[in-house]
Amino acid sequence: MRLVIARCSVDYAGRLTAHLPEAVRLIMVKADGCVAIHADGGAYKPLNWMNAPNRLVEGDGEWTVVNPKGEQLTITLHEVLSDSSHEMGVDPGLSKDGVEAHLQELLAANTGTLAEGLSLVRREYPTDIGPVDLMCRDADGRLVAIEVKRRGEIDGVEQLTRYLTLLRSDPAMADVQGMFVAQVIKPQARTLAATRGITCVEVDYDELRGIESNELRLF
Amino acid sequence: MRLVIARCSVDYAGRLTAHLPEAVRLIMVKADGCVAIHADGGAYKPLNWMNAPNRLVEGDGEWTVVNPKGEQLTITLHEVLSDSSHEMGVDPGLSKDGVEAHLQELLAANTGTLAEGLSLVRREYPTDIGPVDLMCRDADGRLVAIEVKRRGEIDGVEQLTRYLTLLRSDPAMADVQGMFVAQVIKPQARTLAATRGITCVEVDYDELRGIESNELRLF
DNA sequence: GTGTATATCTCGGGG
DNA sequence: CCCCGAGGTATACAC
Repeated sequence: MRLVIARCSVDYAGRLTAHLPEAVRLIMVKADGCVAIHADGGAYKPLNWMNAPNRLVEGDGEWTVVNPKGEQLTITLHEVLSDSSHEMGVDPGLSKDGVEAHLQELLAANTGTLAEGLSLVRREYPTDIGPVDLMCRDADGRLVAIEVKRRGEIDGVEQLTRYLTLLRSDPAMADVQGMFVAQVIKPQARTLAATRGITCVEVDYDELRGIESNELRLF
Repeated sequence: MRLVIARCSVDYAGRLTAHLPEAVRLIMVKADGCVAIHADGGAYKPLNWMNAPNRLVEGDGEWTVVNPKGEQLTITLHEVLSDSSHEMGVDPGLSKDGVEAHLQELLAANTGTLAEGLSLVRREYPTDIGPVDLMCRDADGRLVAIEVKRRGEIDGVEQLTRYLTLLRSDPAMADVQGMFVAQVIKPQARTLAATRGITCVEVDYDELRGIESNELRLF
């Protein structure tokens, strides 16, 4: 990784055009070629950047970075205050726990917590417009399409509605029901779901994990 | 801005939990206190981070960053290879051109390019569920609600549909039409729009800018 | 502060 | 390659 501290101005022309007036900033060039220009504040997002793959040309006081799509980043260096490189090697990568996929796994294994007698048909049930998180059958044998979110907002209800509309266009699934599951469901999402006949269920991630580990302990 | 190159491992506990095994990485601490941990690859997003406001405590070989929400980042330093600080001052900031707001402005001033005889009623027409980008009246005097996007995808059609449903619930607006405008409209969005009786129009940003500057030159 | 929409979103997975 | 969905999304803006 190369780190350059420089008084510079920057222009980007691509999906939009953007300009940065002259100031001291950090220019970060990573091993994969991606370039990011950071100010000394403002969260983790750089002011300007160019992702890999790209081509970096170091000219006389001016760097030009172009990518295959024709987007271009021009860095004009007025004064270089520091320029250093560091070997880092390949990063072993980040492991995460607690994202939607885990919630979905836990629910798939514990459909009974969502409704009495609910049983799993399959996870990631495929449709032409994307996968339904969980396809289940209720105690009466009716299909239930379930959308799982960490946070239940309007977008999720829209998504489930699209699936339901598509599924119901198949006569064999004309009576498929909808269920919206999240750790917290916002009132607006709940209201929209209600107008569309979609059942809302809030679940507790830690509680589910508890059930899971209890079962593991028993068997 | 402080830049530390160190062999470190990192743990985050907050909205999820995440762990980074030991490796050499860049730790960036900005003047506003935000912390970001970068690997030598993978675009501009850091592996882990903690936005301002937060509290950074440098212990013995271990940094702890906590924010008011109780999220916590723990950086264990196994070996510090470099540690430098740089004065940068306040950044003058980025100016952008070509985002949705500009497209909306241009269209508001040139509604005639969308349809013959179309005239603007108002921009950002307010509703209970958010603002309609452009409210217009067509040559026959009927209201037309217009959603403007840089790229026309399904989400935008859904958004416009929500507005139309709400607006039409008011008897005075029962016949409001829908129009979806973007520089490029994807086939899926176009199909969905068609099933909902929404007109799709693709516009050319550069051409609109040309019209605008021509008009400025004439007057 | 909540709600809504935007973003050069980024990033990953599947066809 | 595109499409689709998730994100510790972040960020701005209006009510």
